[in-house]
Amino acid sequence: MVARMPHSCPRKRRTGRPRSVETDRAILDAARAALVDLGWGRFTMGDVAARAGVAKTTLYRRWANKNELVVDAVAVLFDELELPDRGSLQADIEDVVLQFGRLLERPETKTALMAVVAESTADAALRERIRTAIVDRQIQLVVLGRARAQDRGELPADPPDHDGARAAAETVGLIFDVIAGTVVHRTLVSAEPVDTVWARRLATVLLTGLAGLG
Amino acid sequence: MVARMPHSCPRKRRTGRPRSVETDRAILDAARAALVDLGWGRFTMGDVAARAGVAKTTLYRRWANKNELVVDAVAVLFDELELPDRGSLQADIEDVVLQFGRLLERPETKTALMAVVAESTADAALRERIRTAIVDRQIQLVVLGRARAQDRGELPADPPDHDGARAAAETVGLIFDVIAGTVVHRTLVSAEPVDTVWARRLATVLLTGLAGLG
DNA sequence: CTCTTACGCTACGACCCGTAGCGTAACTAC
DNA sequence: GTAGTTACGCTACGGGTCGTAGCGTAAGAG
Repeated sequence: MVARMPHSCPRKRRTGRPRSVETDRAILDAARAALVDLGWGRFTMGDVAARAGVAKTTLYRRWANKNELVVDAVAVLFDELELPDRGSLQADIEDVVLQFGRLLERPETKTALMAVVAESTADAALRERIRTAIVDRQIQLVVLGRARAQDRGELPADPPDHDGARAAAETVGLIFDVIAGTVVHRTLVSAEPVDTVWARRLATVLLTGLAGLG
Repeated sequence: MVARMPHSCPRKRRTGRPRSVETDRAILDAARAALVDLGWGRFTMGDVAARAGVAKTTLYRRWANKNELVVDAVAVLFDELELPDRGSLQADIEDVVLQFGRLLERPETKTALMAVVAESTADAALRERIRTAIVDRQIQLVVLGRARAQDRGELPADPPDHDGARAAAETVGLIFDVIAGTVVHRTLVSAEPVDTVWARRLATVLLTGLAGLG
């Protein structure tokens, strides 16, 4: 349970040979490639090491186990997520849904994301790592999009008191669960594509309710 | 790739010693208990066999592999899902959200469901098994609840032509992804409880849109 | 130049999957 | 009853993976 993960070592080691950042990148790239080729079930640490041209022990010097490596390998893909201001809440939602859909349709995320989430139910350290590496970034997108919509008058503003802040956090969480959960479910369980037509219908539901679907 | 699963063998074997249905039940019970105690990661076939008081080979005579056994072990829990008529779409949604939430908060479903879904991305047979054993039942609940809401005039009726039927199927799929996906995401990713307050807020969003949250 | 750390390599123990082969138990058909 | 057929328990196994230990060497830091 030693903290070996590169990005969570705040105080640098001041002496000795430093870790190769090239090796870091090579391992993460190799891990994603292995996920694409093999899926989660046949993904193995030995294979990743071979692809990266690195000894297997080097992997274990950086990550405590397979799950944590995979989280970091997939997490960087979520850095691509952005929320450009499209001028309306409807358009912003459609945009982020399409982005998230494209992300989840990649084979490496499709196969890995739910696997690590599943394992995280019995592993608190892994759950925390997923939260900081993946979830928090998405939450920020929701916060940003919601603030814009409030500025436009499309959503009610938050009361400035303390209870208002708590309620706002819960609302953000709900919106996050609805949007991300729906896209994940569509992609992984229903196994159908996230295209522009579907994104528009989902955004419509979120803005006008189910009755607006007809 | 032989069909060894008990429930998918339509023509009975007419001769020889029949399979023990007690053994079937004992294995599935043991599998759920093992999931509770060990989680998915440390779940092993040998352990299940020992808990069930059965030889490991007996497991493999019924299920082709670990994943398929776990799907069946978890699937029976979904048989509990019902949709009593609460008189309004809002109440029906709240009800099903709470039921589904309680189901997902069980440790055996929490840890197993996403794991097999993740593995199904690289295993078509497993995906099909999940669909027939778990997903289809939930879809029927959506179909039922939607029909009731249409009768009450809460949702627009379907056009009777062929395109209307196709559009209806897509709408059902969307509603299913929204409700199930949101609850799953809340439980597994956000790791927060599905209580009555939250269920009411989710149902409100689905009926009136995000602006109704304030 | 010395000290400290990273790295490659080999080997290993522990564990698990899924299967084979055999003898026996249980049930069906006649 | 008896023969035929299938289920079951048991043991053993091959193949594979995880994660670690130990050692010699490479590469920077001071």
